[in-house]
Amino acid sequence: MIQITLPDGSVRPLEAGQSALDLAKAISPNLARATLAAKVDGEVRDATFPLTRDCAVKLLTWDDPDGRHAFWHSSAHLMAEALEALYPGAKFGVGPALENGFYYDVDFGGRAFSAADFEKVEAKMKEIARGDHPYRREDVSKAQALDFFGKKEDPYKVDLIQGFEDGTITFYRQNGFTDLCRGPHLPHTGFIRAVKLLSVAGAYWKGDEKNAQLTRIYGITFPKQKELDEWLVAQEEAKKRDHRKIGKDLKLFHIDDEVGQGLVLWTPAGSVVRQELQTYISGELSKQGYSQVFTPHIGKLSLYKTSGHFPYYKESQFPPIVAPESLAAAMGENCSCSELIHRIEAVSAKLASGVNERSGSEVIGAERVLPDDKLLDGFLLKPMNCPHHIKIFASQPRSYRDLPVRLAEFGTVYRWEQSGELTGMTRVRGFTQDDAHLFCTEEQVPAEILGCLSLVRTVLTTLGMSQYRVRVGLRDPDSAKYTGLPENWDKAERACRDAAQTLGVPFTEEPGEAAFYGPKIDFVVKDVLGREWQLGTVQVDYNLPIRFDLSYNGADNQPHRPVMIHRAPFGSLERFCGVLIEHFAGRFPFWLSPQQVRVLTVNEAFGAYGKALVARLSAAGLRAELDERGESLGKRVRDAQLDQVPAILTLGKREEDEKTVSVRLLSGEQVHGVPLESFIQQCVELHRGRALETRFAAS
RNA sequence: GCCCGCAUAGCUCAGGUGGUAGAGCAUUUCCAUGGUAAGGAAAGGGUCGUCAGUUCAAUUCUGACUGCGGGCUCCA
Repeated sequence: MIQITLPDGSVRPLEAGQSALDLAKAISPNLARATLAAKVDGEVRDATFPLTRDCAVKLLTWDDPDGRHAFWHSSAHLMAEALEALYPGAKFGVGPALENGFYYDVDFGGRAFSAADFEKVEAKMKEIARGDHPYRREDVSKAQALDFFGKKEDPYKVDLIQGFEDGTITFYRQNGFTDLCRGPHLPHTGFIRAVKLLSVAGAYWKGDEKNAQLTRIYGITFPKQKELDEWLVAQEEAKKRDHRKIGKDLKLFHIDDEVGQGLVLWTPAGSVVRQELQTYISGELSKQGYSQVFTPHIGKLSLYKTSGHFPYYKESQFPPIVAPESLAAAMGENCSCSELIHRIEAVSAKLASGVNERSGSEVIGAERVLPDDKLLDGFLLKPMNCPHHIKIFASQPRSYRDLPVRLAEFGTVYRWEQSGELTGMTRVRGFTQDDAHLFCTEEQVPAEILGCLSLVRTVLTTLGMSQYRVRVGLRDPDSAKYTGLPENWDKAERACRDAAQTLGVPFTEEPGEAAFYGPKIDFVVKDVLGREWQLGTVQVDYNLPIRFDLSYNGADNQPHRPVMIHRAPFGSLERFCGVLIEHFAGRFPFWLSPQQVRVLTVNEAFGAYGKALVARLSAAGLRAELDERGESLGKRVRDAQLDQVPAILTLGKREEDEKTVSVRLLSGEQVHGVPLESFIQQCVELHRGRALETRFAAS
């Protein structure tokens, strides 16, 4: 007998060789039916894994993320079996479990697979699942594994196995399907009752664009149909919070094809939100000793060659802007402006008739136009603000006494994102960063990073955004894309790690997530669909000061190299507002609301008083409007609610006689008889205090 | 850029085996003068994303393009 320690500390005896599932059966049949997998001494295993010595066991059910993980991983295998049965000759890539569901990458050999095929696959999966086929683990050698998948002609599996070290490889078999897999898996397929395939997408083998593109099929499964139905309803609910939908409903922003993809037009209502945020952050910057600056939207190509952006990130920039004379010179002698346009059009037409032409960058890209690009220095729409800020720093001699120099700007930058990547406000081609660059001594770096981090935290706390994670992005030791000296990288990475620790927030370190010039600390949040977006970022940079040969005069009267810190607590105002819209589901706190107060008269007799009231509110700096449309009061209340106006005032005889207001909140709650002066004061206080909750006291 | 899907009025959506289209909301006007989530009526509004092809005829079928959505890749 062996002794099994359960999570509550109790110990149960078990015959050696029996499994966690046997243990569950011994405790209760219901528990056994709910046991999906088990954690043995901290490691997730099959529930059927034989236990041979004393250990701690936690039975994993649907309520446990690891239990669901095993469930969905097994579901991926089940889907693969169904696909193999329905589409003989399909080749399989990888099929992992996700946070919500699973996917499998499949090569259908050129056959198109679309959502129209889902139903058939779902039916087949359920049919197989009903057979209660056990998932059997099997140890094989590398040679056996290669032999098996070689004979099966599954090139992707063979590719995977070839990448493995020699040693034991595990297979899992259920029914007639065998997969290369580490596990763990469910005891049998019968656990999977509700099945829903969600989407198909292309995915490159091993995530490399140069490799074959496989068909990735996403799905989700549940132990009960009811749970699937509830999940689908919850998904629909989440979509109602989508910033693209709310942005349209509340007229916060507009993106117009004719202006260009990924270029956000801020409408009046959205502009209010943005302006309030900018005012708020500007105030915080002043408190922290920042100086605000303004710089133009373009800079010379040579500037970005110095900074390194142009050569390294040419692909992600808009094509250079080149002076018409230079272009003309480039394109031939005696080339008039109209002739030049004709030529550009002719080249564009030629490109358009070919495949994969992109943006005309081939046409006016400086290096293509002239063999010697010295003759032609175009301008670039700025992809980053740092070179401009660096030039401000370098515009005068700096003493160590001046440091740190903190230059801040709401700087708009432009990046040529791939068309397939653009998404509402969260991924765009032109956006405004709440950017700043700090120039400091090496000794000042830790304190400055900490200052940046606490600023980010202050901002997120004010907005009630507690659901974020912190990621320390380090360099990938195997990649050559980074510039700068390894010892500086080490110092910078240490500074970032220390700062994150000092701040006392949980964080993860992720190699390969650093910027090309230095490590960074990112604040990452999820949108309604569960996608992660990077918002605030703090980056340490030893590289650009070298490239621009920056220096300050030290106490020793010698030139010293400053260190730069790039930071943007919101990231970009576009992305941040997009996330914010979803965070509040369009119901902004009072200070951010595009319209704060709406006045509804009970009937037209109170129109004049209503106008006077709105004038008073406006004079107090509040955003108030009168709804005097000839609609019923009920209708106007409804519209005000749908417009998410936080304070809805109803005005009738009683209010005019008593000089009070009757407030309706978005919750539907009513506060009657608030003296007018008190109401205005409370509004001003809500606004100034940037309160998250809107409440009014009757006196 | 790549894979799959989608595109009908300002918005949400119906419709049609090919014969140029409907609803609700919104807008405008009129009536109703309303006490907290839709009072009533009328009117205006569409080259059915764009361009080709097939056809006597295309919004409907084919193709390309553009845009959007979900992924992939990328993301300073």
